Parts: sequence; C-alpha cells; structure tokens
Amino acid sequence: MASLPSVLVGNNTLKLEPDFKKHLPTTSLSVQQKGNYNNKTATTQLVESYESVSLDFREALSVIQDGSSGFESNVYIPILQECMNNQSVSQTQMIHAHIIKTGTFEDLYLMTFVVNVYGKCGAMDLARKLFDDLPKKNVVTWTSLMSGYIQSSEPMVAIRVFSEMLEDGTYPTNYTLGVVLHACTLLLSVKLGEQLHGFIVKYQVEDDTSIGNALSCLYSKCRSLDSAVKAFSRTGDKNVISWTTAISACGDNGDSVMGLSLFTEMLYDGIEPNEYTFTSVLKVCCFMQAMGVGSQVHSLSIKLGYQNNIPVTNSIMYLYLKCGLISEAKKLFEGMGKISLVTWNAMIAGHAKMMEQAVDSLLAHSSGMEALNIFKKLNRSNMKPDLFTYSSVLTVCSALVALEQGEQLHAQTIKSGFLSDVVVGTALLNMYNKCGSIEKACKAFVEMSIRTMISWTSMITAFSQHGHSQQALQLFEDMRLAGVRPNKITFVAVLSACSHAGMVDEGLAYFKLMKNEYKIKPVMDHYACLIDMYVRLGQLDEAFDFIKKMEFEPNEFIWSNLIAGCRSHGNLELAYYAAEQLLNLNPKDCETYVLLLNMYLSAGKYQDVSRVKKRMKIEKVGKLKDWSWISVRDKVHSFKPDDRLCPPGGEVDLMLADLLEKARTIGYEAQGSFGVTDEEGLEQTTSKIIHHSEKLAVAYGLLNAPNESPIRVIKSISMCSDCHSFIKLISVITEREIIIRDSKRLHKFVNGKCSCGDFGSLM
DNA sequence: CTAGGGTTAG
Repeated sequence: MASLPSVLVGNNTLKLEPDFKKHLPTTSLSVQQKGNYNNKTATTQLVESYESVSLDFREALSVIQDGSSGFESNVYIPILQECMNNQSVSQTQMIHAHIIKTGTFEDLYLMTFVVNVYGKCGAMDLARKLFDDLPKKNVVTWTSLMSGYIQSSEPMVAIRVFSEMLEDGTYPTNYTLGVVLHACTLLLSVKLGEQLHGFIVKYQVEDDTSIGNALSCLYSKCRSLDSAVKAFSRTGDKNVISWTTAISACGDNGDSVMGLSLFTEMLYDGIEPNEYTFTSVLKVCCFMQAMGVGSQVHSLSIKLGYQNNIPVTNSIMYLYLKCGLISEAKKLFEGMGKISLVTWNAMIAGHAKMMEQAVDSLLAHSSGMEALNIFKKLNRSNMKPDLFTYSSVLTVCSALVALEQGEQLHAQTIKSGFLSDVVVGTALLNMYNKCGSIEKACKAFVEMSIRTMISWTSMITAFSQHGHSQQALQLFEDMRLAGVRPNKITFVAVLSACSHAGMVDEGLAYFKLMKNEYKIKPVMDHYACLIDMYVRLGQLDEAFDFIKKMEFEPNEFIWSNLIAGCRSHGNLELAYYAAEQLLNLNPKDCETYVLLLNMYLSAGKYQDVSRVKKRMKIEKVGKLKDWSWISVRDKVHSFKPDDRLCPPGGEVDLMLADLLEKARTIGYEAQGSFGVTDEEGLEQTTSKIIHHSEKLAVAYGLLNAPNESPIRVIKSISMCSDCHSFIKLISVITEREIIIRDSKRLHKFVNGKCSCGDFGSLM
C-alpha cells in the first residue's frame, strides 16, 4: 500500500467538496444511457438487422457510410456493443477509426463508450491513449477508464486515476464511488475503503444502492460479514444486486443459514433472482453440501430460463461433485453445449475435493486419477489452463504423491507464467512436501515473490511433518517478524512440531501465545497436539488428565495417539479403554476393529475377541482394503496383498524375498499380527504380512524407479508396525529414501529412521 | 461504470 496516491492517504485525505452530495445525480446515469440505446433510429435498426445476419463489420459500416447525411452518433452503439461481446480489440479499432473519419469524435458520449469498450476488451493502453487525446471528459469518461483498469486487474491504477480525477476538479458520482470501492475490494484494502466510507457517511449517501452494494461487497471480501450485512441493511432501494451481494457474502464467510434465509426473504419480497443470484446461492449450498436445497434451486433456475447458462450450470455441476454425485456431474458436463474454462476447472477442482472428503481411499484415488484425465482432455482442447487449473491439478498430484506429474506441471507453470501467482506457488510447495521432498518444497517457498499466511503455514507444516521441528519453529518466528498474522492452522503446525520434538515447555508457551496474544480460541486439534506431546514422553497420566478436563469430546486422533503411547509404554489397561472409545466413535471403521482385535489377541483375551467380532458382524463391517499405489514414469501401478501382478517367482516376489533375507540378517523378524479380515473374521497372517501391499509396491519401485530416486508410495489404510519396521531396514539396506503416505500421515524413511518418530503405526 | 461460477495450509 506504500505507493497509494498522496491525496488518499495521510493527512491529506480525500479532496471531496462539502457540497459533494448535490453533484450526485438523482436518477442513475446508466438508466439514462440505456434509454438512449433503446431509442433506435432507423439507421441503427438497419445496422442491427445487418448484424443479425452477418458479423461482417465492413458491411455494417458501409451502411452507415451510405446514409451518412445527418445520422446520429448513436448508430455506432450497437456495433460497439458487439465488439464488447466479441472482446475484439481489432474490431473496436476499426470502429474507432471510422468514427474519426466521419467526424463523430467530438461526441463525448460516444467517445466515452469507446473508452469503455477498449477497457472491456482488456486494451488499457488504447483506452488510456484515447482518454488522454480527448479534449473534454466528464465523470462517466473518468469512471469508465477506472472500470477498465479494474477489469484488467489493476485496481491500484484505477485508484490513481480516481485521484487524478479529483485533482482535475471532477466530482464523483455514486457509480464512481462504487468503482473505487470495488478497487479497494480487489486490493483487500479495508483502510482506504473505510476512509471512503467515512466520506460516504458524511455526505449521507450510504443508502444509495450502488454505494451500499459496493460497501457490502468490500466488507464481505475483507472477511467482515457483520459489516457487510450492516451495509446491506442500510441500503435504501435494495435491488437484485444488493440481495445477491449479501447472499454471496454469506457464502464466502461461511454463514450458510443466513445465506439461505436471505434467498427466501428475497423471493418473498418479489425480487426475481438472476444468474448471479443462482451462482451465489448454489455456492451456499456447496458449503453445506445441501443437495436437497440445491436441487430445488436448480429447478427454479430452469423455470426462469437458465438451463443453458454456463455459470449456473457450472455451479450445479460443482455442487454435484461436492456431494459425491459423480455420474450426475458427468451427465451435466457432457450435456453442456458450450463450456468455459471455469467448467473444466470446476470439474477438476470438484474431483480434487472429492478426494479430500472420500472416506474410501479407493474412491479417493480413482477421483484423483479422473481429475488428471480431465486435465489431459483440457490440454488437448483449444483452451489453455489458468492459475485455477494449475492450483487444483497440483493439489491432485499432492494427494496422489505423483511427483513426476507434479514436476511436469511445475515446468508448465513456469512456461505459462502462472507460477508467479501466490496460490499456484503455494500449491507447488505443498505438492513437493506431500511427495516427500522437503528440499524442493523449501526451494519453492524461497523463490516465491509474495507469501501469504497460507504460504508460511504450508512451509511450517512441511517442516513439522518431516520432523524438522527446529526449522518449523524458526520459520514461525520469521513469519511473525515479517508481520504476517498466524491463524489456528499455523498453530496446529507449531504445536505439532513441539510435540514431535518433545518440547513440552515450548509447546505450552506457544499455546498460551495463541490464546493471549492472538486471541485464537483453541480447537480440538490444538489439544490433540498437546496430548500427543505428553504421550510421546510417556506421561500417560498427564495426557489422560488433559483429555478429561478438556471442554471437547475427544476425537479419533486423540484416542489413536493415546493408544500408540500406551502400547509403546506398556500401559495396556488405558490402551484398551482408549481403543473402546475409538470404536464407539468409529463403529463402522474396519481398521479400528483390526487394531482392537490385535490388542486383545496378543494379550490372550479371547472373550474380548469374540465380543468385538460379534459387534463387527452387527455393524456389517466390510473387508479391509489394503491397497498401495506407486507412480513410476507417469504411470500409476496399484497393488493388493494377494495381487496377481506379483505371482510367486515373478520379479517383484523374488525382489521381496531377497529383501526379506537381507533384513533378517540385520535382525528383522516378521511379527505375527492379524492384518487382514474378511467377512468371516480374522485370519492369522504371519505369512500374509510379508505380502502387505506397501511391501509389494516398494519392491516394485526398487526394481523400476530410476536409480537413486526416492520411492514414493501411497497407501489406503495406515501402515502396520511390521511393515513400518521392515521398511526402515529396507531404507538402510538399499540406501534409498522411501516415502509412504498412509491414510493417517507421511512416513519418510531415511537410513533406518522414519519422520513420524515411530509414532504413526498402530496396527 | 456496479454482481457471479473455478485456486493454496491442519
């Protein structure tokens, strides 16, 4: 904000005159203009009729030329509108030249329109040049120029133009203030926005519709829903835009209940929703994953004629995906006559979201693969991916641990220039982190020219997940020095770094800092970190005390961590208790049963075994799906324990046998655990345990991945402790980095050590 | 000249 024009900041605030209000038009300018457009002269209609049969501009212009005796400059308006729709700079230039030739350039109203069209086509250099050449300009001309800069994502320039206008002695209208407020919104500058708001209050124009709408939008985008709603309620004549802005504010700030009730209220008030309203209210539905309400909104949109509207259909498609209805989304996608880049992006992002939400890892994996497929199709189409596309696809690569595709995307973002976008940069950082490469994640972070709070948090999280607690905490201090305010997620990373390193005092100090200095209310995840801290140190009683006096019902992570601690520190009674609690939380989760059964079996508590088995039957718990995937040279290979891809005597089988032999010489002994269940119950799996899917995938990787490159595997359930200790040894024997992302966390095995600190394998 | 659909961290 340092380079804001001096008229707008500091002592020398806005130079608006006290009688500013009388310069606000009583009727809105746009209505006057619209009136002019509709007042068609015979020539205009002639031109329009030509337009409807052919888009040949020369032909249209020749008509004007033929009847050039005494025609109005208005005849250009429909053609210019066509230029705007086509986003064609060259067509606009042609008309512009024609206007100059016929001498109509003295018409300020017409020339303002041309400035506007250049702006809409993104040709701001031409717009500015024309503007500078104009002998006279009025407030609409100035406003049009500003609006053009906003369209070209140059809100700062728009504000500079505003200050030029004030220095020029031209008074703003309500529309002008709306545009400037919009620039503040894009800059997320509440400060400047509030300054303008001050003047707006002083001149008592707060109830103006354009101003109220713009204020509401500004506060919403700056995450202040209360102020946004206040601005909305103070708006005098609420039009469809006012309502839509308010609904959209609710969607953006997570108050879906208010969003839906505003929509209902709006319908009761007899305001007809338009395409913008539909997209906004559908976003609210997305937030709630409310397919029921969404369907009703969908029906209403069709009734009002938006069946073939691209933005509305995109929103519905995205809602389907958010609600897990893939085939419905696909049907809609394939049925769309025209699609936009946003359509592609919504499909990709929707599949990425499905991965995130899917309880079933198989489904998550196939959604990710489908997202990559859609991306490939987009690349073959005539459209080019943009920053939204790259952010989503990179996220998909993270979740798939698909480093090679991720690296190709990295190259593409450099080539296309989208890497300079902070969201894309952050997504890249996360991709490298989740693929196990802390070095490349770090490089991506260092090379970013702008860093948001999320970028910092991502990097702190990366250090924390890799077990580099000191670096995580150092970076947190750097973040504070850089003046970036952490949020609750940042503190999750910080606290988990502390627990990983056993730093109890520091952990508690950061917890206090979060509550006292940053006024962040602790959530479950923070408590989970603190409890994990005690658990790792073997202070189980302290951990349990903490759980008891906490104001939340403990979640599955807390119980899981407690179980892990109890087992490694030999407090079995507490472990049983925690495991039963976990089971009550997750009565359908197969992994939990396997964990519990293993515990009781190894202790010889057969009564408990049969009790748990009985419950398993009642709950109809299915088979444990142990799958692993590895991506080698752009192709994904999947493995199941009894995989036909790895027949006895095949290369993977031989490789695994060889590894087992070598591991035994340095002390490996297969643990007799009960890994896999079927409908009948449990099978003793000492023989099967050596065929757990990640062992097969790692063996395959060692055979087929490029020499010395790390092995990256993704797994559908959490690793069992046997695989965990086996892979640790493999990392010593082969001197390779092995990265396994299971359903719970990242394991990076280097030289016999795992980044999880041996606290991540329960089964 | 104002309003929209798709993006990043646990």
